[in-house]
Amino acid sequence: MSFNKTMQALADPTRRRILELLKKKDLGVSEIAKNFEMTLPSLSHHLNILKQTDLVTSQRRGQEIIYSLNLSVFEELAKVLAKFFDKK
Amino acid sequence: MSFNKTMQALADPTRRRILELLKKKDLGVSEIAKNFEMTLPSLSHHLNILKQTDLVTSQRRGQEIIYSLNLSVFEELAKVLAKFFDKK
DNA sequence: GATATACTTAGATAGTTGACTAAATATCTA
DNA sequence: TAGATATTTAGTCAACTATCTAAGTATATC
Repeated sequence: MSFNKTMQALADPTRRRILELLKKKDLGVSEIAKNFEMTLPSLSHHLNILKQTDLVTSQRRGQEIIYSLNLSVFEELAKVLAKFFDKK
Repeated sequence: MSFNKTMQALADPTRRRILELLKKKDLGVSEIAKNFEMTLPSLSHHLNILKQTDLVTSQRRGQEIIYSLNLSVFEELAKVLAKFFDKK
């Protein structure tokens, strides 16, 4: 997924908050939802965007779908940003 | 200016490209414009957003208005992002 | 298999964004 | 001060985004 899409994904505060939650531990959608005043479909939409940009991964565990941070993409992103923010 | 606004400012490829240009050296609007296929008002709009988030500063020099990167905000931002991207 | 639970997909809508044209402002120069 | 140059402001519009409700899919349990 492109750097641009990733930046756009990160530009939304809801999505950043989801990532911060997942930083602590993997969570099912309903558990994530408890932290937001938003319908499940809306949340699902954000999760989908995060998934499209590989910032998170998901896997089914019984009835639940567990979301996890994808740390490798974070590392990749950190590199690109470091380069971008380099001094003149 | 808020972290959120700054992220939104950075989410646009045109604006990121402007910043990359300014990384090399300060530039007037017309000089910046040479790098884009976009009307001046559209470009001015992007410059305004970058200015609102303090990512750039501007100063008049005769008829021209010279834009510069604001490195201090970049450093600030780098810190916040580093923290955000920290491992679990 | 019917029902409950967990989540996603589809479709509609309001708000935001980025582009344009036209008009305004500021500075320089003759 | 009139005209040229550089840029911004204002207003409009199409495209995109985030939200919602309603309906659909997948798994578990009775």
